Formats: sequence, C-alpha cells, structure tokens
Amino acid sequence: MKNNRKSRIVVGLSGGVDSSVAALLLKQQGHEVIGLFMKNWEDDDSDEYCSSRQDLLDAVSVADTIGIPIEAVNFAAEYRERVFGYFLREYRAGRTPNPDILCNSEIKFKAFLDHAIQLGADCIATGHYAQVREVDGLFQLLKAVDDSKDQSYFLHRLNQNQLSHAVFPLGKLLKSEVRAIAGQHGLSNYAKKDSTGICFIGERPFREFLNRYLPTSPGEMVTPDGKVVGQHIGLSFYTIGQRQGLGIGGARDASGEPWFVASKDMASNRLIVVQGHDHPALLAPRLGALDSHWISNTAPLLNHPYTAKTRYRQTDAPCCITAMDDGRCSFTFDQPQWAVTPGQSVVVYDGAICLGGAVIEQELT
RNA sequence: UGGGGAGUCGCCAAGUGGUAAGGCACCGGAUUUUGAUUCCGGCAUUCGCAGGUUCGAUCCCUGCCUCCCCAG
Repeated sequence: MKNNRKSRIVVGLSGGVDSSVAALLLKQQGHEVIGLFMKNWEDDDSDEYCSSRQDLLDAVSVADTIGIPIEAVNFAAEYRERVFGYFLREYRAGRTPNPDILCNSEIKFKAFLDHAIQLGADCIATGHYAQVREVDGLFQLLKAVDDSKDQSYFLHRLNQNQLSHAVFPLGKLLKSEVRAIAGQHGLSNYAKKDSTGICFIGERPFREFLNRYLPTSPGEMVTPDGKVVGQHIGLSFYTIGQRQGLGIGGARDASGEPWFVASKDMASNRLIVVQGHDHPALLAPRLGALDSHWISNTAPLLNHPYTAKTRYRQTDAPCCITAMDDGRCSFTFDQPQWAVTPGQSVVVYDGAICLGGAVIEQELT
C-alpha cells in the first residue's frame, strides 16, 4: 500500500479485538474500509455453533460501531483442501505441523486476498502483529514492535506479491495500547479474551480432536536403553518435548523428574521418552530442514550470523545456515535447541527482518 | 510348610508415640492464533484389616490378610 493515499482496504474481521482495532485505525486514516468475516471450518457447527456465531456477532457489532460495511465469506472448502489435508498428512507421518502458517499463505493471503481484489480492493489488512516495509522495490516482513506478540513467525511464508498487498495496522502498537484504543472507541469486544488454538478451528481437547480424524495405534513408551515405562495410544498423538499426557508415574529406580517425549520410532511404533527437562536427548545443536521459502526470493547467506526460531514464541537463537540445496538447508545453532520438532518451522531473522524459513525435517547431531 | 522382610495418595517415597514431607501422574487456571514447554493452584481427617496398651498411635503389642526373599 502506498503511504498517504486513500485506498480501498478489505479487513479480515474475526470478531476479536486485534482485527477490530486494525479496521478502526484504517478507517480513521480515511481509507475506504470493508470488513470481511471468514468462516473456514464447519465440522463443529453443532457444538462450536456458539463460538463461531458469537465471533460473527462481535464482528458485526464492531463494524457497526466503526461505521464500515461487513460481509461474511466461506473458505471452508479451500481450508480443508489446502490446510487441513496437509495437517492430517503430517500428523499421520508422525510429524507436528503448523497449520496456521499454511493458513496464512494459502487462505488469508491467497483465497481471501484474491476475493478482496475481486471486490476492487487495493490491499487487505489483518490484526497480525507484524510490519511490512518496502525497500528499493522489495517488500520486507518485520517483527512487530510488541515483541511479546510478534506474529511474523506465522507469516514467514508470504511472498512478494502477498506482502505488497498486506497492511498490518497493529505492527507498531503494544497489545495494551490496542485494547485501550478499543475501549476508548467503544468497541464491544475491547475486553474479549484473545483467541488461541488452531486458526478457525479453535481451542479444543487436542487428543480427542485428532482422534476424530486419525486412528489410535497403541505401542510402548521406552527409554533410550529400551526399558518399557508406559503405553502410548499412537505416535501421531504426541509431539517432541511433550510432558503432559504421558501418564508415567514414579518408579523405584527413577529420579522423580518428569518425563518428556524425546523422539519417535515410526518403524517399531515406539515412543522414546526421557526423564528431566534438560536431558541431552532433548537438545540438538543442528537441524535439517526442507521446503524453504525466502521472502525476498533470494536465499540468505551461508555461514552468516542470523537468528532463528524453531518454534513460535521462542527467543531468537543465534545460528548459521551451513548448507543449502534445492529447498533443503542445514542450520547450526550457537547453543543447542530444545525439542527440535520435525514438521515445525524454523524461521530466520536478520535483526528485526524476517527472511523466511523452512520446515524442520530432523535434528542433526 | 519353616525362616526373614514389607504393607503410607494412581506410582515412587519421607515420617516410627504427639496428631500424615516431597516428587511423578492427574485435575483446574495463567501464558499462547500450531503442537509443546513454562508458571500458579488443587490433590490421603488418613497410614492392609481387627483388636489392645496409652492422655494420645502410621509409629508399641496381639491376631488375621496380602506381597517379596531364602529354605524346601
């Protein structure tokens, strides 16, 4: 979006405070703002009726207060095909995918963006905490000013075209300021709790949810030396670094520390667990990743000091990319990383600039 | 069947005459647009059962039950 110009902007209104304030700010800046409520998940309409319904009501209420038109769109088919299908395939393969990253690149900044363009919009805006800036004709994705809310991790797979049409009005604000603005302007959802859980699907008992789509496949939980310490219900239902839900109590010869998932042996259907948060099996100094995506269309430098996150909300860890080949790359961290998890994304930063990332394939020793 | 040892929360495990530590698990909450992690809170009126001694017992005594080890 060109600065200082009045544009037609379509805002994804979720019913939450963030997107509401984003719309409000754009409206105040004099843009022609159109609100669009997305409904992309229909499997739970019977029991989730209230939540989705309430979100729509909140979005309508806010649109009314701000004085912008709002309509609803449904990308459930696209979501199921492009995001949820991948989500299930990855879990079946024993990995831990991050559907929200795909949701951004495939739904919000593709299906939704296309729709907005058709409505004659110049760009779309969301309530994401992140920033975009154009430098010499190249669009950069930057972290949000509010580091504790920064969501660039989820946006790292956007490309130049997508970023060129993206506006993030909250990028320079603190969450506390956003809520204050919402309160000052009488937005009915100013105190609404932040939503969590998988985007559009929401928070729910995860094991139970997955089990609706994946069969259980019980097996043994074993220590690295092969001692059986419990039973699992299926490797897909666990993730590396997981502590809760293992159900391993005290043992005569054990230390009394909690147990964590260290790895999965798909071939023998065994879950490898270790005792103690700082067990060496949970730490890896290197990792291999694939399917890389670089926002600038140019790969980052090899053996250059960057930082990266192997999970959302992890503090950036100093590292280098030591090898790259056809979408694959190897990372070496200055300090070993905890619970490097296949399927999660490793996202690279050069200071506040998000360069892109790749999907973790495996930890390397 | 003799001899020895042990039975304390779902699992480990302190306490051994003064009125039940702790850890793990589990549950609830906080944090969180993945999944985790992390943090906070909850979690045995009761110590295998039944008697007895005592002001008072999980702790001492008696009997019973169960389990383990060694004998055979």
